[in-house]
Amino acid sequence: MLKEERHLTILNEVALHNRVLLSDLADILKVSIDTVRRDVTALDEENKLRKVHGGAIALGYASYSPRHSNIYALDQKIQIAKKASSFLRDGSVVLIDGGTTCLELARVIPENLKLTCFTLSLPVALELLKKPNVEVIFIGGKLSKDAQISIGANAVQHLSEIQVDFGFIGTGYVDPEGGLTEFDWDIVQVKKAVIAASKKTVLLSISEKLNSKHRYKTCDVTAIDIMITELDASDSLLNAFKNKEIHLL
Amino acid sequence: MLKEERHLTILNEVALHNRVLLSDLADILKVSIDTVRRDVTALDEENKLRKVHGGAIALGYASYSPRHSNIYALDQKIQIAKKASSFLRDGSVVLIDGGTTCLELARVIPENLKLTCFTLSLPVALELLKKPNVEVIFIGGKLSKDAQISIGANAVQHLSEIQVDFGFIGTGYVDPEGGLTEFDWDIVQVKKAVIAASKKTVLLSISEKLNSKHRYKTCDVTAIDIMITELDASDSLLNAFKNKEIHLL
DNA sequence: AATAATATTGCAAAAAACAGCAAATTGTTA
DNA sequence: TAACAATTTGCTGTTTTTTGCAATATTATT
Repeated sequence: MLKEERHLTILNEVALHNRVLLSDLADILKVSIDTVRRDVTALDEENKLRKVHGGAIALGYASYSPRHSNIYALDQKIQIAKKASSFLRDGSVVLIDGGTTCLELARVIPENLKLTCFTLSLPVALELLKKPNVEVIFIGGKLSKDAQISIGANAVQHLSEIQVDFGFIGTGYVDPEGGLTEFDWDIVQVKKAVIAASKKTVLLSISEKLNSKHRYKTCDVTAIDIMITELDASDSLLNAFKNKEIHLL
Repeated sequence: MLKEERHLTILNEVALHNRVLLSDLADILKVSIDTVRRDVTALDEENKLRKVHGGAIALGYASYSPRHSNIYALDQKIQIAKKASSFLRDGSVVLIDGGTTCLELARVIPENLKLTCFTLSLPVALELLKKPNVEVIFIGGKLSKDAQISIGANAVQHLSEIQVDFGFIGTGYVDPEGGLTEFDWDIVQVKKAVIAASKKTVLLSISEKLNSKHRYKTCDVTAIDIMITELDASDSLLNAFKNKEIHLL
């Protein structure tokens, strides 16, 4: 395999899951961890991702730059965001999670829609502030450097005090059997709290993430009320989710 | 086989598979690897593909756009920020307000400095997240659309629960007699809370704002412990502040 | 503080690139 | 056709790049 190919694959993985472990990459690419490390170092120097201890994260992972240019699978995410926005009504009180797909949802909110939006994502908050008729409430707390969202006991505590009509969440990985999983334990805690704070939980995920798992579990797929991908609800890729009492869209 | 034929075959392979190994090409074309190398070099120079170590890849294949950073440098504010940063020590717990000057302060924090930073400004928080040794805690609440900071009872309440070594604040207007004033009432409430939460309050203000007032009052200038402008402390423009028990810098 | 995980560094083997050269091919001209 | 130059091609030895390994340092985690 060519080095360039590996670089592409790495960027792909990073763009898809926002963060990856060097060990996972070595596994995927079937090369030594040293090689992956060197690749990631090179990509870091090219400013195409950020190398962190043990792995790499996407730069501008939901960065506040107004340009969409470096968001992975943007078209699909916009498609998902548009589907998700169909749930919004004047006066709705919603909670929007972090991640690039949720960021797109924030972007596509119509200018004239009157909403109350809670969020714990800095980029999402900034995006929501551009909407004149959206009241934005930020759930404070310790901030995660990677995900740029509030994490920790404080955020969880605050979330426990609210109840919203819809909670729009993303996930690192989703699998019909393994449920929603994440790379990061702190993120899982917050996502659990988000789900608990939502009357209806809406999962936004591009189809590429289907059937992938990771270390920490947020919840079973049955905890999700509505699942939105860029695919048609009848798509066979979604078959495994069809008998789970989830509304597919 | 003619050179042109080989070139076409190579381009075809690249177009088809996005990548090609020189060894494979040599095999397919039944020529030495050197010849293939020369062919690929030529095609690279013609910009019909990209030659990489061990093979070639299609042009559009690796097209991840690098990031763009829009750094707008206001000299005076950076100057102020640098002066302000001299107060920071390893282990300091500080609170950084919103506004462009405070944002510059967040920017100039040294990479190796270990800090705990509270803030209620979205842009400041994002900037602080870039510092590896800074723990960032965001004071949540309703967000102000123009100031991009937390305002309202929630934010004030949270501020009342903390105590920091230094509170770095900006202000809309400052006057030796009229004190610190603002255009917006909500902002004033938050700034009052910030001052109350700070053992020492540091005002960052460019000299242009000196001797200006507005409608709502945050505090008297005597409530400020340290005042930093881009001017030298002995500058005559600061005369009016010199008998106010303020440390000028 | 102890332990595990990850980084760093230096090194050696393998692969690839490079430079020079000679044989083979092609095109031109006498 | 023969001679010749120009180009192409394959080969050789050398240099550079890549990759994996191991020893050591650094960083997280408990």
